[in-house]
Amino acid sequence: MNFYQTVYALARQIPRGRVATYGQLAFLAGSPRASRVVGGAMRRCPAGAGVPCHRVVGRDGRLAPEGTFGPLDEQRLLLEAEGVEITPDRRVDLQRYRWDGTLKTE
DNA sequence: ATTTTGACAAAAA
DNA sequence: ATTTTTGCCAAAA
Repeated sequence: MNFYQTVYALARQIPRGRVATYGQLAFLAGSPRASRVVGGAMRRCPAGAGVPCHRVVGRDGRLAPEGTFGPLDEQRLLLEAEGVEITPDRRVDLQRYRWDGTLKTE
């Protein structure tokens, strides 16, 4: 299985209304340093594969740069639709929404 | 086939 | 504290 597939599989485990960081997924995927690759995986975001790429945020709860998701801030809208509060800085409160995927509080 | 690049993050300077 | 390198894997060139 490719690294991407693993990442997608993990992303699918993220509960609704919860978020995970790129680094977190990389860690869970077996390569703690491959956070960047996770970004690549999310970027390709296989449409129709049921991968909630909008629930993956940066280490600081930062959302993907504007326009990278789509014409508009779809990520923000999708997250808000799930009940995730977004700060004016376009960030999410990781302390509250971070997914408990057996992470050890890096 | 090889080189470049990217929705990141952490270590080194 | 901030700025620069390094690591990582797959896709696109």
